[in-house]
Amino acid sequence: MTKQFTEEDYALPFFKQEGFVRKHCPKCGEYFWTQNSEQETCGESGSDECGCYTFLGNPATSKKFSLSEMREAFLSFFEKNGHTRIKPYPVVARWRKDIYLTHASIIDFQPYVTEGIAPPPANPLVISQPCIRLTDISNTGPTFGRHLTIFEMGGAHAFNYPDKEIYWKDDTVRFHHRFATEILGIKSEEVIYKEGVWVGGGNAGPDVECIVRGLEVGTLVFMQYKVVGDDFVELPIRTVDTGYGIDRFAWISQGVPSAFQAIYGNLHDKVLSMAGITNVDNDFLARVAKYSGLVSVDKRANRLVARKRVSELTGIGMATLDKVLIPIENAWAVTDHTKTLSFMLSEGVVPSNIQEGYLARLLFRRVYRLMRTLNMEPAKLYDIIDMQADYWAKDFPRIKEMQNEIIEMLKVEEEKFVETLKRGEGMVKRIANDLKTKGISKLPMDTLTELYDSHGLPPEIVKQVAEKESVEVEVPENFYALIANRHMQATKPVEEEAAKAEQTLEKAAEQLPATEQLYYADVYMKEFDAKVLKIINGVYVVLDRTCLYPEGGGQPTDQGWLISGDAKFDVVDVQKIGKVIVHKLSTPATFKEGNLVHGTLDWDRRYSLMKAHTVTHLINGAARRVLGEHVWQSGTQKGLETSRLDISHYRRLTQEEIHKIETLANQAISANMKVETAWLPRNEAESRYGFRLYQGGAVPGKDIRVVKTGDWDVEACAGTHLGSTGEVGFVKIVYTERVQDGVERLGYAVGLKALKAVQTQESLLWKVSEVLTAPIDKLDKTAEKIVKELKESNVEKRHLIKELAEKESAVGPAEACETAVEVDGVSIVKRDFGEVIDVNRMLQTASEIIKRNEATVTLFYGSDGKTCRLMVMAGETAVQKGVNAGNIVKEAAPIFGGGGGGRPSFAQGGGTKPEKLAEAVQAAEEAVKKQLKH
RNA sequence: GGGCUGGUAGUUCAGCUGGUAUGAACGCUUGACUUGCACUCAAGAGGUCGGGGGUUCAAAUCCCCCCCAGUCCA
Repeated sequence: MTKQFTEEDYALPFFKQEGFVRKHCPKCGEYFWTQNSEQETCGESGSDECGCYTFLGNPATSKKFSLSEMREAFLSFFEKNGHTRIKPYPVVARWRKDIYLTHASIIDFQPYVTEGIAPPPANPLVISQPCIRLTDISNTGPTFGRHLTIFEMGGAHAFNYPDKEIYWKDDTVRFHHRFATEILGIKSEEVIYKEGVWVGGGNAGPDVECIVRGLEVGTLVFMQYKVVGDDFVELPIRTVDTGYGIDRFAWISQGVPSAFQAIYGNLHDKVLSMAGITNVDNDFLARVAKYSGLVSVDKRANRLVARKRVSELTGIGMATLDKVLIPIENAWAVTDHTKTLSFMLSEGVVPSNIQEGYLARLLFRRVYRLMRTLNMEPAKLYDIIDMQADYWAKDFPRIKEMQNEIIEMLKVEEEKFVETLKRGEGMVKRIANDLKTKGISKLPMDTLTELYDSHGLPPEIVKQVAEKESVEVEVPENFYALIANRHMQATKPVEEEAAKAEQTLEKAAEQLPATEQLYYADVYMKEFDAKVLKIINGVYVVLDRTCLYPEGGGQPTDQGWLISGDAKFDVVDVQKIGKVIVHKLSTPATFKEGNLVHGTLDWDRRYSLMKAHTVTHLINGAARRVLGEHVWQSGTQKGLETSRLDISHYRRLTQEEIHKIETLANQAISANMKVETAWLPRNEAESRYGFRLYQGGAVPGKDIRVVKTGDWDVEACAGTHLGSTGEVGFVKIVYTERVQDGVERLGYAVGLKALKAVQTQESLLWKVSEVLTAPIDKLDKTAEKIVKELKESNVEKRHLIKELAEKESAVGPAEACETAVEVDGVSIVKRDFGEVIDVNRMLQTASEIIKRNEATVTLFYGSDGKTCRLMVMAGETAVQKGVNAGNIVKEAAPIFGGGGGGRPSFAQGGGTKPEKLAEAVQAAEEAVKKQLKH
């Protein structure tokens, strides 16, 4: 698929003017441009060893920049050169359906801007975007900060439309070069431009990587193709997508051994000293850092090999490297990961077992384990988070504002992880002991994978615990691949039929003009006249306009009728396909394309849905006020009876919280706030109301519809809403449940339906009150008392049965119901329990008799008229003499139409033919005798 | 969104292909012994087997639905 771009794609006027020459790097095989005629390799410090870092202790720039200074230098340079400065977007990419986290500045503008759906907020623009990349997680630390899970990408972007060119490759490189040389004072001949091909997110184009003293500090991408199969197809909009590594620029400007020192300054030193790492030898670090570019698990080099190579190059022994570096690398990772966590959690990500919450959980668990290997108290984590909040407070005030909520969420997460570990360790111990008793000395592979997959125990921990119990554990190299295999099973086939029907509709819809959406002009409109534009398969009708709202955003479809002359057709479903609204009829239409029809809306249904929708916004606002700023909508479904809203929250809701939310929502209803809707350009909406707008996830389109409910809540929402909140009347939360870890579902009913819900509950109470013959206000006490008494009487019953059994066992053959015969020194006791076929009682009695004489077999039986039961118990002596209760029952039970079984010492059976009971007992007795004689 | 695992005494768990929960350990109560670091010994109490349906003579065990909890992947 890789399309090789030609020299012409890179041979810019700028290079020619400034005397750059194109060279071929003998090490990595790539082409690069340089002003330095003596430069032989591309210079990049990577696994190909084209170069090493030469800025350590000898900054590449004319002055030192902190991260904050570097960001400002970058932004203001581009601002002075015609770019508009844009505030950073969130690190949680809620406007994207395909990814969770913002991992590049261009993400902010995809897909709406890059695909031409919406204009950019400014053109050209500049932004410094915090980005999170968890793919680099295992490299964070070992590469001295070249890889980070969170970094700032300086993005200078220009969007070139067919009719409006902003700037393209030549200017892009010129801007970079001027920034590097004029602003930062890097020597011109030290900036190398390496040719590359960029592919990502379905797009592609040539790029140049900017290398300064061994480190890639920026990538200038020229996005101009769409990848379709093996081909590159020209995009109408060509995008300049530049990524300036603000953190890396700061690093080369300071010349410190690691990027962590450059980014975190005194915070870095504090974390290291908290980890007990003092007297860091910067010269030693610098010696290693010089070659740290070789370390990375990407491409062909694995970590061990890389470290060996570093050892060779520096002349420092492997053991020393490991001993000194591992703790420092771990502390660096802790510093980095805690920043990432702070950013994610500040935007309302709740650690969870799904989606972006899961990423937060992974990160947390990694930090926790790293701290443990560093012998740091877990409590110190919160000190570090506090330090992060203060450190970033000025540039990212949100982190500071959310400080307490972040810490609260992490504490809950810690509790959970400690529990998991505790539980897991117990499990491993048990498994290990079990294996030992079975004489197995090695943990089976299946068990190891299951422990990880189902119980979250990393193989290293399993190994640690199991080997303490002297059970061997071999962790295979490809452990995580094995896990992946476990998940490779059946993926659901897409329902082809439905897909096909949809395709036909889609095709037809493409040809048609956008349907006029009358419900937006007047949401209370109940009927309308329209022209039939298209009828597909007889039942799918497209009109030029409609007031029927199509299903969307968790709001179910409107229903209604289309009337043509005397004929009336039920509209059962309304869907929006592209810009066209399709009405589905229950019976084929008799009217024709081009006819006029009269449409009416099932208003009762719609009005209920409007109430449900508006109240959903109120509940959402109420939940946020009660629980905190981390509350986001993570799903919703409106309904006629009840509606539901899923929100992110890190704990189960208490009844008190639910009542608070309910009360607040009802107050919002009583306040009778105006619900205002407006179509705003995406940029304006975002800047006015922030990204909180995207409660419902991605919202397509150039303009977005903003629904503002008084001062209570603002959301991007396409649904139909009431004019004011008072119309809702009343809302009642009827249930809550936990959908996933970190996601709580609130179910509620509105208006009369809410009243009905309350009444249903009330009648239940009445019913209970009637049954218990207790007044409603005493129900709790009464129920408590009854349950207590029930338990007590169960205990009493058990005691009585035992007592009774003792007595009955003593009665002996004198009783009419009991007979005993002696065969071969074993006494066979038969007793008819009549209608009392309580197993427990028979059992107790039998065991009392046998306790007295082990050479006894009891044959107990009884029938309540419908079913009958036979129980055989044999004492130890009897069993030794050949009695097998199980076989006896198996033989006798079929006679009365049932079955049975058990063990030699005890068995029971039952059947449905009581009239045959005597016969069966007879057979059982014969069987015992036979067994004894055999 | 897709998997996987679990819910049995106050706690941690056994309970195999339906057939006694005489369940185990720790904890608890009482008594004896003993000044000693998880004392020891004896006796005892403690269970709606997560909930609801179904299959069966019989369900903790098999089937379905629901609830609760854990965990992996995207």
